[in-house]
Amino acid sequence: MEISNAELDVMQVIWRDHPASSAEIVARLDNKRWHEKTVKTFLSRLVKKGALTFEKEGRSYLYSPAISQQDYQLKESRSIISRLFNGRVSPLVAGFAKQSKLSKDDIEDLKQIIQDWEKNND
Amino acid sequence: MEISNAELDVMQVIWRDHPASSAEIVARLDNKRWHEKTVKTFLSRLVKKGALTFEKEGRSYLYSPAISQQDYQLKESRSIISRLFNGRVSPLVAGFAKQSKLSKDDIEDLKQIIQDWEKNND
DNA sequence: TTCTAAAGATTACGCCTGTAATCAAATTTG
DNA sequence: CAAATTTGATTACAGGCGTAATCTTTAGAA
Repeated sequence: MEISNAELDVMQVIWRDHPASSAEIVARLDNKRWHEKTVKTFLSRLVKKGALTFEKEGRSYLYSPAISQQDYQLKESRSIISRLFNGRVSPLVAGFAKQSKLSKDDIEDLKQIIQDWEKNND
Repeated sequence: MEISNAELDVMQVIWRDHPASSAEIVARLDNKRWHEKTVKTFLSRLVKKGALTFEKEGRSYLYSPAISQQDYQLKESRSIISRLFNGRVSPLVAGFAKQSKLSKDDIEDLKQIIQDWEKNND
């Protein structure tokens, strides 16, 4: 199931809090400059693609994600890392490092990840 | 400049070695099951997009990348990390760790990256 | 020299995407 | 109750993408 760029923005606000009505979703997407009709189109398409489910509430729908954000993040990151870096994650991190896109917090997180990995794998 | 999935496969073989004629490129893409005409379409589109340049050699063209693979990798990884993880790279690595997609080599690479970072930033 | 094959240019075509407008039904408002 | 509004469904439409086929020109083969 492929989620397009614009559709992903819709998914994000639904992941944050759901179920959500279309009115609510439109409201949360206020920063994007989409017409309400546009957002509704995305909702329909996402339902059709199986990325969202809905339940009826009166005359309108309450939408919920059909895939978790975690699962989606993982699927996408694996896909790009296999396409761009032959499946290895470290070259990506190295690229970030070279461009000074790593913060102190990132470094701390990475250390923790390494420590956890070593506890389980040594 | 957006490079599509199929186009990226074409770019990859050109990045590996260039300049390259269309015949050569078609040959290198043998594993994909694309018709020669299809590959030529991708070449034209990539030139039009500014991702490839070419020089004439007799009746045919020799193609070369107009963007480096490094630059492209970086641009794409930044884009996905900002879209999926709010710009932080460590959650991506954490996801890989949780799915046991980190190898001993990855861990060694990460340690080295951290060490280099600390040398420059402390 | 005439025919053919090969290269790039142009055209094709259905599906996806971004961006809505229109339609039909139901509900709220006056 | 009649009118206006709101909801989802359907339709629209241009540009990108995957996947070639056809056209045009030219170089090599017979």
